[in-house]
Amino acid sequence: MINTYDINDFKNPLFTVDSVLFTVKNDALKVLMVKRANEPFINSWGLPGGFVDVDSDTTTDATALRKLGEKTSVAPQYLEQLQAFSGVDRDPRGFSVTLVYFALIAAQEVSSNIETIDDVQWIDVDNIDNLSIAFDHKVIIEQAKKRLQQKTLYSMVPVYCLPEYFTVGQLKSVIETIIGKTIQRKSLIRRIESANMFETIAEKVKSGGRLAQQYKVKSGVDIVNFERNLSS
Amino acid sequence: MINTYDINDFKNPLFTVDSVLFTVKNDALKVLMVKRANEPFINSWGLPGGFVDVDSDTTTDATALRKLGEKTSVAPQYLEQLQAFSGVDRDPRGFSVTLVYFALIAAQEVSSNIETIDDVQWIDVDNIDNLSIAFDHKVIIEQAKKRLQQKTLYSMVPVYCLPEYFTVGQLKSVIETIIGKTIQRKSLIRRIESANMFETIAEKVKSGGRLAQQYKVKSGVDIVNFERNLSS
DNA sequence: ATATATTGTGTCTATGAGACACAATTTAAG
DNA sequence: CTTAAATTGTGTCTCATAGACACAATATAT
Repeated sequence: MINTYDINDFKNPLFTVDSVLFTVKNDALKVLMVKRANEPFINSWGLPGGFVDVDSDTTTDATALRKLGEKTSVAPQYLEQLQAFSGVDRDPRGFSVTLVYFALIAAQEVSSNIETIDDVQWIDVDNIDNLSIAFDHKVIIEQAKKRLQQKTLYSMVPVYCLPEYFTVGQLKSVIETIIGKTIQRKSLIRRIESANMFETIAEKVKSGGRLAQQYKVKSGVDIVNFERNLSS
Repeated sequence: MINTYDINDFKNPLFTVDSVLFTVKNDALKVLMVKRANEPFINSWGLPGGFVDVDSDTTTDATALRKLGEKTSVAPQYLEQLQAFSGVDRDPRGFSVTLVYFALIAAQEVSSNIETIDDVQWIDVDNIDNLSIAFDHKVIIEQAKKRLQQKTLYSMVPVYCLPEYFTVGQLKSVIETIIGKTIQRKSLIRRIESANMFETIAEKVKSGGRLAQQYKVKSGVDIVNFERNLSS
């Protein structure tokens, strides 16, 4: 019986790749959303994504990057798989699976490209309840936000929301926006030093007070995980 | 152009659901594998899994449970998504995606059901290099093992490799097998107490020395995550 | 000059893991 | 029955790192 299996015997589920691209802008956590131009959920806001192009995409990572590139013209600084969401009910066209990626980028990297387009926008994550959101994307964004918050407690991922050169003050502010509470500057500095994944920049920069030390991510280093969380 | 999109216009990727079901047996980490009865990779060992049945499975979770049930006759005590693996090269039939689940079960729960079947076996994870493994399942198992080890450092997931009633000694042994190093009994007891997810059983049990306190997972509680890792 | 803002350091406390001694039982050997 | 070995459970000291917070350093604005 199992020998009779053939690809074409199956009603394959509808398979798509979507991305939750976050950034921090004006002290708020934002997610990139696209106004849908076609059914289902026409005119609602949805996550950027779409079908795999099996002829040009070598992996689903490539699909995610390609679809994000179509909306932002740039590649995110950080990309990882979040989770697949599936079900018979989530898409009116039938059983569907969407593989969702979780991405971070510095607002400066894309703002110039999207500011003129009104169907691609940074949406404030705390405002999605007031908007019409396609599919189960509201739930997906909530999950992605939780993952981002969790990772922020034990890693330095938030640096990928900042430009190449950044200061402790900027990183502190981004972290506080993501987790929704203040942290100790001292704790952050200890982590920056012990992570060993940043290098200091000789030139300091204005900050409204004493000149601030600049850092950048060392090239080729991986994200470091700490063995202890910040107070959650 | 986007309006002409239709499900049938697309060469959909081949989509499957596989599971890495772990248990600890005889002080070794084991993974459930199935000897393949058909091409591709006939006679190699592969992970239990298969295609979604869009008429009976409500989600991919259901697919994973159904496929595991066909091999073990029982549902695992713990199930979560690991990751999707995709690519044009991993399956000779073309671009494929497999959504992989990560599951745990007590060896006692299934051993009676599989001992008589020689094409469904518990394979020692440290022995997979000596076997012929289908697709990229060797890599997948490695990833799953890493995730299990990581989760073991900050949570109590390993209890799902144990029967309903268990002792500190049994849990300590399972944890040590998973992470490959010894831990402090005292640290484990502190975690058991602070996690607040176990209840004590009045009746104690023989252990080769002093009688051992038994514990069980409180019904309805979720897995607790600690804010600090065991030494990794 | 002085007030204010922000950065950076010094240091004390709090929490929880690691180490390890030792007490409490239970089984096995004589 | 006595003693040794095994295993469980407790007490407590050390160690690493986050939180708190004072204070010094240095910039801008008035």
